[in-house]
Order: sequence, then structure tokens, then C-alpha cells
Amino acid sequence: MPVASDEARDNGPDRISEAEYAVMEPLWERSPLTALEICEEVCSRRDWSLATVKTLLSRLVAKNAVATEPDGRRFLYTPLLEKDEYTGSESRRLVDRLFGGRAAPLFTQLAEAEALSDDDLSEMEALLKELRK
Amino acid sequence: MPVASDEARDNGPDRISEAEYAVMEPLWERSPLTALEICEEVCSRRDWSLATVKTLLSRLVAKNAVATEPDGRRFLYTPLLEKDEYTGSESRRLVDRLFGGRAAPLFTQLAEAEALSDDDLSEMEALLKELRK
DNA sequence: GCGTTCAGATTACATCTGTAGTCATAGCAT
DNA sequence: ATGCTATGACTACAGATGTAATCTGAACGC
Repeated sequence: MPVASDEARDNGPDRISEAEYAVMEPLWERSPLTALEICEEVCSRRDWSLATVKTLLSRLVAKNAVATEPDGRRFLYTPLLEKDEYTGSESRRLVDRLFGGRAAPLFTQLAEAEALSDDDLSEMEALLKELRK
Repeated sequence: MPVASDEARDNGPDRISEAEYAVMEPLWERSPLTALEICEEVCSRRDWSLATVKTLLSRLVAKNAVATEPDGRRFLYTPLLEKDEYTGSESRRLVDRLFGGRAAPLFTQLAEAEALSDDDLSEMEALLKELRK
């Protein structure tokens, strides 16, 4: 039986790296998944070997970002860190670091980079209206 | 006379790290600056030694993000990478990586994280109106 | 039962980052 | 001229990250 690492003491949530994020994505789509299933999702896209995915998974477990559940001889992996939690904190970090915590300049920046589609504009208008209620 | 590193071959602009970014900030405020002047700006804030700033500066030079100009026995440093260039590409990266290139979900995310001040909302309204013209 | 195989665990190793310390040298002060 | 000093260059080194290869042991096939 695979032994769940006795470490992974409840430390605050560590930051997860870009490669690790790529491994989280399939888990956020659907979980639990096995290492192999995750590899099927990402290995071709990123040109990784299964071993790489396994390494990243154990680091994620060490960081308390995913949980393992034994299933026969292997593990099923489930995210502990929610996607929104992650994207939220990363977004916040960016805004804090680059724009002094103000969100508006970020969107100005994106507008200048022509990174705002018409759909984006409509959705943001709607959301703004909502927030203003 | 200080010898400009013969490296720094014209490679595309490398990514700059968080610590390096901290060194760029004073340069974006005002330039050129000496290493010491930069240290005066950031060393206390980040609790760094002058040596650290110098290391970061040489890495930035190697990455073609700042230029040096000899001034007697020392260097004057000037940014080559513009602040907008940097914040723009970082913002874009985030949106691409975390939100599939769509800006609206980022906005939603920030709203949910209560990272939007009233000022932000007003500015965003103005920005949207402007873009819609 | 017993070997094969497939999982996770362990180890590897180069690069990047954060954070300095030390070396070498060009100028300045005397 | 000459030694002191300020400055960039070089060196250091631990931890994070990207990217695996190898080891070890349990499970399945026969």
C-alpha cells in the first residue's frame, strides 16, 4: 500500500510554481485523477515525461496543495488548493506588486496592450453595474 | 575605467525577477542613477546590502534591461526596459496563464477578493466608457 | 508461489534567484 | 609617488524550479 507521507504538516499554503500550476489544471477540471491521467492531459502539451508529473505531484503534496487517497497500488490526487483561491491570490499579488494595489491601472495597461476583447468589455460593464448596485 | 561586460549579446529581453524588479523601480522614477543611489532607495526597505544591489544590477545588465554609462570610476545606470513594457507583459502573462487570455474573469476575481476600491470602480467606468467610443 | 511490472519514493542535476563576501583596480588625497 | 578607498567584477552558496532517471516494493498474471 502506498504510504501517505507523514510530513506535510499543516503549514500555511506555499506558493506553487508555474510547472506545478500546469499539473493543477486538470485536477481543477475533474478530480480525483491518477498521475497517469494527469500526464495524459499535460505531458504532450508541455512535452513532459510521466516522471516529471510525478515529481511535481509530490511537491504539490508537500506544499499541501493536493491530497492523496490510496486506490489499490496507486494514488488518486485531489486538489486542496481551490482554483479561485490560487488565481485570486496571484492576481492580487500582481496588482500589489506592479500597480501599488490599484486595479484600475492594470486594466489601463491591458487596454493599451489591446488585450481587452469586446466580450471582455461587455462582461466588465455588466459586472461593474452589478457592483454599483 | 570600469569595463563594460563584453557579454550582454543582444538576446531578446529576458524575464526579470522580483528582486530585480525592485531595483528597476527607482530607475523608472529617475535615471540615470548610481548603484549607491539605488541602494539608498531600496536597501533599507528590503533590508539589503549594497552588494546585493550591485549583483542585481549586473544581472539586469546581462539581461539587457538596463544600460551602463561610465562616469569616472563608476557607472550610471539607465533602464532599457520601460516600465510599461514590463507591467504590460507581466499583466498579459497573468491573464493568459490564469484566465485563458480573457480579462473579464480577472476582473471578477479581483471583485470577489474585494480588491477593488471605489476609486478603482470609478476609474474603470471611465476607462470602459472611453474604450467604447 | 513467483516473477514481472507499474506506482510512488528517492536521488540527480543544471539553472535561476536571493543574498552576500571577496578581489582587483582606478582615482583621490597628501 | 603612494597608500587609501570606493566601485565594479568575480566568487559563493543555499533554496527553488524544471526536468528527469533510478530504486523499491506491492499487486496481478499464471
